[in-house]
Amino acid sequence: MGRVSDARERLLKAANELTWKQGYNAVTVDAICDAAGVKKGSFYHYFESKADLTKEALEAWWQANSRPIIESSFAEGVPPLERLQRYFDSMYRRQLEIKREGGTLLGCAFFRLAIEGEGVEPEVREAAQRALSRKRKYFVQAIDDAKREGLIKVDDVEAATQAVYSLFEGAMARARIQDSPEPLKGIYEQVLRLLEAVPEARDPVRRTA
Amino acid sequence: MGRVSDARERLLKAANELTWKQGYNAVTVDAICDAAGVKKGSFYHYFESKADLTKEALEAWWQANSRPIIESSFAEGVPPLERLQRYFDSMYRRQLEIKREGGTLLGCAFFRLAIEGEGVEPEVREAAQRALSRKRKYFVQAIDDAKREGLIKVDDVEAATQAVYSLFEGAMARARIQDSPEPLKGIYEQVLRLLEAVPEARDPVRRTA
DNA sequence: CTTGAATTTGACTAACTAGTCAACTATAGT
DNA sequence: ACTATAGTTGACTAGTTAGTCAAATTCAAG
Repeated sequence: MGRVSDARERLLKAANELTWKQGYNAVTVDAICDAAGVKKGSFYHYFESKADLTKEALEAWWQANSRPIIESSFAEGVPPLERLQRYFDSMYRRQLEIKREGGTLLGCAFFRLAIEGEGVEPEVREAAQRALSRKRKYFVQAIDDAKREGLIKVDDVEAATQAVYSLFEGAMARARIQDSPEPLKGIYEQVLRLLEAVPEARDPVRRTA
Repeated sequence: MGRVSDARERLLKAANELTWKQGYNAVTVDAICDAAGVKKGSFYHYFESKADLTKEALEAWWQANSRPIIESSFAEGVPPLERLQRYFDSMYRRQLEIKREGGTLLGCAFFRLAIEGEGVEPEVREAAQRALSRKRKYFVQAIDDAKREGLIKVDDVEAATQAVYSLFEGAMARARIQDSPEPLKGIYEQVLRLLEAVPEARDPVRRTA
């Protein structure tokens, strides 16, 4: 009953785009409404507050964008190290695409928000952290599998996994700061060294091709 | 002639503390003035704008805090790998201290600001980027030296250096996000693997002790 | 002790902020 | 065609924001 509308979806999309680019506190409700082509009255029909919208937008973004991309890289049946290789490659290409389309390279939306710290509502920060920790699980799984299958020789798997993840997020963040994909280049080779990958497992894509 | 005052210095200090914790856009001029015990009229006697203050505060922070710390770790005469080890160790301890004193772990102030992207004035972002690039130079120097002295075997020194720096900044940022020093633990060992350090050079501190 | 430049003050503005609301409109299901 | 319901609107508030300014105060130097 009543009329139907996609205003809610437009608001979520606009919120993500603007917040990703400019940050939580730099973006105003008015700006989000303008970008979504929605009047402020409507905004508060759908969301309780700016924080509420942002929280929902992050979750929606994870479900609709991040998750599909990450799951296609870390798919069942793909050899563990190749999962990482695929993911790094897909993120590299994605960041280039974002830069081409929007003018600036944006890095990871969740990391961007999570790092803001105090000065953004806890519920928003938690939503971002939740997404990051879900992302990290794919790394943990792949590296555990690699160890179990004897593809990597590193002893302290947990410490190495931490490092791999820090390296990846650090490179993404630096790419954003420099507005250049440069820091993302060749991460996979560095990760292989961190994991002490055995020579035969070093180039899974070529090996399985 | 005229009276003397340390209001300018108090403002710089307050700006840094608040911005580090809460971010550029979350901090108001009024809040900075309150924290510094300075009235707004005085604020604009010393600084043209909030952006101007923040820019100056970053530079002052680098000169007064970051630079001394980094230079004492990367001091002349210290073996290259030990410079890194010292620096990681000193940052680990420093972050713990910050957390103990201020309640939250804050990571790198410049990284924090540089990552904000659009929505902070270019002059501010540039000031943060400048500090980061100065910091990075110490890494480049140390790793180049290590290579020249045959302490590391890695072939692509440039790519490895990028990775070491990304790993470090990524770990600092993650420590902030998680409000825990955990990601900073044992970075040095991971860096040794990235650089393919020769066994004899692996623990310079013990070796030279 | 006088001078005058540096500093301090608080009241001011104009623009912006998140959020409210009651009236209005379109339409899906009957 | 009716009508309940979901969606839309624009004008509204109350608080906050960065930045201004003229007058008052302080004190180093002559």
